[in-house]
Amino acid sequence: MSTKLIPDIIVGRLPIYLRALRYMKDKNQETTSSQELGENVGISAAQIRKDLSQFGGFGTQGTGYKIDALITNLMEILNVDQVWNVAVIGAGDIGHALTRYQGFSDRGFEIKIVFDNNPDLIGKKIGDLVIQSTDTMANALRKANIVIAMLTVTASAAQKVTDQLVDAGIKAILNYAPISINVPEHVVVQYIDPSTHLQRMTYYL
Amino acid sequence: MSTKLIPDIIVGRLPIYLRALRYMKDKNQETTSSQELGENVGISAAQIRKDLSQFGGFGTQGTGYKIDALITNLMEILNVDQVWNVAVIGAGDIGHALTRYQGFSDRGFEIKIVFDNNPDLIGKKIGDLVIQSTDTMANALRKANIVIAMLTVTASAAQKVTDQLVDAGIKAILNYAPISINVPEHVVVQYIDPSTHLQRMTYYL
DNA sequence: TAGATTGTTAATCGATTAACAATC
DNA sequence: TAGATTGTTAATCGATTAACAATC
Repeated sequence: MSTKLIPDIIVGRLPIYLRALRYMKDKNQETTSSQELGENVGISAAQIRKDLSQFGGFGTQGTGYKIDALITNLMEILNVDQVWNVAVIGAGDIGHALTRYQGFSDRGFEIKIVFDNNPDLIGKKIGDLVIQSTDTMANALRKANIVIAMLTVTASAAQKVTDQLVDAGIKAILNYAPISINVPEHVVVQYIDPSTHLQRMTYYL
Repeated sequence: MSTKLIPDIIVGRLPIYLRALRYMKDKNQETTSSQELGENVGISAAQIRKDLSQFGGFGTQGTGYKIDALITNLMEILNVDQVWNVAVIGAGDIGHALTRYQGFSDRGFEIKIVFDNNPDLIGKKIGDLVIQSTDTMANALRKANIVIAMLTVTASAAQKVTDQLVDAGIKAILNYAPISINVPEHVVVQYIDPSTHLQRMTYYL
């Protein structure tokens, strides 16, 4: 699609910009500047202009950026001008919280299916979703055309389940298990581990 | 404490190394090399050696690193050779999941108190903890000497609650609210927003 | 001793910032 | 027109990698 390769570090900032812009829009603001947006998200104005200019000239000299238009552009760039179906693997506390979380729907994601390997949980419901057995996972994922999974199993199970997910055609994994996982090159992974984030802060305390 | 200023990007990798080393230790492994550790966490061997050498020579030529000793050293560096008391602000689904999460205790953190502003929740229990009113938050935090908070309130309440936390002496905030928050320079913040992480991946899909 | 692996230096690579012409 | 702000270039800054002497 895109001709130029964009550094991942820039890609990582775009969702932050998008989040701030949507908040401004909710406040009925119509335009913003690189300076204002920068103060909002804690990034220099120069960097924001440089980041955005990688994808085209979205702003107007003297005026700044139209919030609505920039939101639309960023959503297209990030491929969230569509809704992605998502699977939650593991129906423990985190899996529950994610499945019930209201914050996904207007940001491009909908949780469509939940799996667990615990017979006591299989068949139970979280909201509208019935917890499925991991035995049927591969088929169910392919059938539902799901390519994004949130992994909330234990550290010891994470790699095995990851391999199953990759075999089932998953292309993106948000990993909540407190362990690094190995995936083929065509699969992207992001990590969420609160202890790791906390430890990064206690260094400074 | 430390004489040399360590770049934050290096600090951010240390908890990843620590997590991997502990996993190796659990598997009864006694030594590792920068190469092996690097393959484990997806970082080059040269970078791991360089990162660790910022803090001293922990390894032995020809042999590698003693896992036990390196774990001890990293825990000291990250200040998790002690247990930090932590507050959870917001007793919704995420607050619940965090409070019940088993993964903190052996990584340097213990959740000691939970707050919410919803009268229907105040007084109810999560595990052993009784949900407290946010009205009493500042006093309770100071009294319990808590300097780390996990923020799980709504985006619209996040900044106001953040200001209260800063006033109450909080020095580190793990922010689950999907919004950027502003804090004074002496306060550190880390963000966990699953939508943001997901959007960073959909760019590549 | 031979093999392995560290710690460190120098070279490379990439990201951020400063500055300003262009222009709304 | 005057003021504001973009997009972009060049300069600076910082991070990563490659390579290897030191040494266990």
